[in-house]
Amino acid sequence: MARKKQYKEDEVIDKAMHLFWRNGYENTSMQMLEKEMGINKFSIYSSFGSKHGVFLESLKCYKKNIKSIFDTFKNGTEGVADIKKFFYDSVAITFQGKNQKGCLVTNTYNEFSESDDQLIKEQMGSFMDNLKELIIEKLKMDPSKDEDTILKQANFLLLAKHGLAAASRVNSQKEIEDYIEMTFQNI
Amino acid sequence: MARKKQYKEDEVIDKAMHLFWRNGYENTSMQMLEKEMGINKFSIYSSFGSKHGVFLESLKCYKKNIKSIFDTFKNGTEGVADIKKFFYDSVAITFQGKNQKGCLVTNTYNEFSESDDQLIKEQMGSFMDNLKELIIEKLKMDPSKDEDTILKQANFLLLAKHGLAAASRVNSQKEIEDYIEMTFQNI
DNA sequence: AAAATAACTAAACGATTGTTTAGTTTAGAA
DNA sequence: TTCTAAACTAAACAATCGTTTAGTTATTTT
Repeated sequence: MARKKQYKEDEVIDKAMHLFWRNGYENTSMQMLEKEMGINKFSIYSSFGSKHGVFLESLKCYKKNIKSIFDTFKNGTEGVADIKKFFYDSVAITFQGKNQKGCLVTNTYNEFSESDDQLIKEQMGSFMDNLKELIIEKLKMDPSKDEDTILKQANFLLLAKHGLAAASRVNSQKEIEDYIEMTFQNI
Repeated sequence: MARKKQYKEDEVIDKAMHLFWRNGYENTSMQMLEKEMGINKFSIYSSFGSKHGVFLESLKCYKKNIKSIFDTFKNGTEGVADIKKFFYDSVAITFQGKNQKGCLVTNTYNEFSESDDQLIKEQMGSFMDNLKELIIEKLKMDPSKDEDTILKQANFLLLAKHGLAAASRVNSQKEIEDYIEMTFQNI
């Protein structure tokens, strides 16, 4: 064996994630990553292979970070109220620090919407499908809703969530919360 | 006098606008602009000064293009129904061709949300303020709404419009239209 | 027709992009 | 303690970024 690494990979990836979160993929350079991660290019490449590799790991890291929100959502038993809480929890992380903008997954979804990057698209697709499934599950807890209504409302909420993530990059916390309240007035 | 220009500036700007619309500012290179506009860098620089100059002109061009939608909105006399029609008209241009993504102003608003580009920020600010004013004007046509409700609903609709523009980059026409219908159920 | 000047072509600019590589340091195995 | 291999530093890589510039073509005016 030989020398030990002087950094922990999950620690430097967490820093990289915040950088991507704030600036997006294309507007984050290796130079910025070096500075933020605190290690030089050689180390980055030996650990993650490429800038793209760093980004994919950052996405995984992000998902791990929001897992608790999803778990709370999944385990909820109050239907629509769970969805609403999930919306509040989702935007809350945007306002807890200043090094993040909106939702990294949604930002990525938008930035790569024109790209044909298969790995990224898979990550995005599974995330969205999973979310839609959960929303449908919660809506079904209300027996008064028929299948058709549930699908329509699920699409509505999914799009509202997407818009919310986009808007949370430029709108204030109060505007965001007012929006959530009005969104759930007719669900 | 001397040689004549072999291109019309508003024609090449229209092409530049579509490129920016599709790719955003940062992900559109001078090389791409050369190809799309059909003229070379010298001509671009002599006509517009810089890439930034091309972008500002593209924004003006975009605003000119959507002016008719705004005029229809402004001249409407049916209150909330006018707002709804404005939403439909706004997303319609996204689906009429394939070289555009969402709303150029909203895309720019998001892309430059972290920047301190004063010229761009002014353009965005005036656009949003103008839109909010119009929405309030239409909401006021309903005498049953008090001042507080109007402000809250205006904020809601502005954010919904923003989210809609973001979502229209990745969602289908049907999803978008379902969303609009549900948005106006409690306005 | 000649002079003047704006519009063109095409190459180059320095800076920065993501990536690689040569050389040095450090730590465990022999 | 010596050898080996991984982790480091730092410089360089080719490609591309936005921008400029030198030289040629074309049109108008004198």
